[in-house]
Amino acid sequence: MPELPEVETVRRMLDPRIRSRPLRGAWTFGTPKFEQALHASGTVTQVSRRGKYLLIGLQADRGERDQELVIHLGMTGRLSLAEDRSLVSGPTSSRPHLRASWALDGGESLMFDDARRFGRVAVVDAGDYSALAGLRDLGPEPWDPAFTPASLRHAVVGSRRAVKTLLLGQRVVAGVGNIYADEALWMAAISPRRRGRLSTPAATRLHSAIREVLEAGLEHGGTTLRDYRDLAGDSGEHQLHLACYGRAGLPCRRCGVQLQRYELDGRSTTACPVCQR
DNA sequence: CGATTTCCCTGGCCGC
DNA sequence: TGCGGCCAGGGAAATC
Repeated sequence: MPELPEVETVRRMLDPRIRSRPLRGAWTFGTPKFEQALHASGTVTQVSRRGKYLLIGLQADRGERDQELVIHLGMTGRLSLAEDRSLVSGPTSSRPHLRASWALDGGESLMFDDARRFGRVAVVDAGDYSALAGLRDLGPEPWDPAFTPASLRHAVVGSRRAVKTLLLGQRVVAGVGNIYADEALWMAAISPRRRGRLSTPAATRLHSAIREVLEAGLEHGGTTLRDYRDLAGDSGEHQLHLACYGRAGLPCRRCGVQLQRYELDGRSTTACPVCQR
């Protein structure tokens, strides 16, 4: 489940590989989530990221407006580069879940495989995210000065929703998903179910914890539980460093009590019943 | 309008 | 071995 560290890992690998290369063609699976892949044209300027969205800048061939190819990997989306001499290519027996592909100048294609089709592709005028609600309404990056202990605290105080649900909503801070939310709340010793109030010290702990767990995830090339792979097809390593997520029934590394698993607003949640009050 | 619920998808795993 | 049932879950649409 690609979250910020996984998407950023892919971005860092993809940018030098496709920067300055013209697109020569595209193929799409054809359902609404992927069909806009066909609209992409021009030359790649750079690959950037906002939250869990990859943004591939495209300089127009001539006269037309510059575009951005927006890719969200969803749950099982994978990007890879493959040798492919044909200008457009669809699924094969060895890649049954191809959803979109873009031929690059020089005989290589950028392939987007996504078994469960939770991912999506959009092409917009550069910088215009008005048609993409999720991206348009995205909160600050975790390292943006606009994301502060106070902004985090105000979000919790000003809402009736649980703190974990707010983190997953992408509007308080961008890029945190289920794994890193559980990790950050554990590190900060705050209950995922906390709602309506958050002390300033607790907000400060959580703010730091969010940055720390995302940095650690990035350092380890992301978390691979089952599906995530980087651009080269390799797994991440951060699953070896998780303190909370996936450890239900195992002892809390702080207090030794068994971590509990429960559902919170439809999301599987793991937390320590003692030190995350 | 904000909050909550439902739906989208399929591979992998479990139990019989 | 085969198979039905269930779970994973980000985001957007639908509904409350």
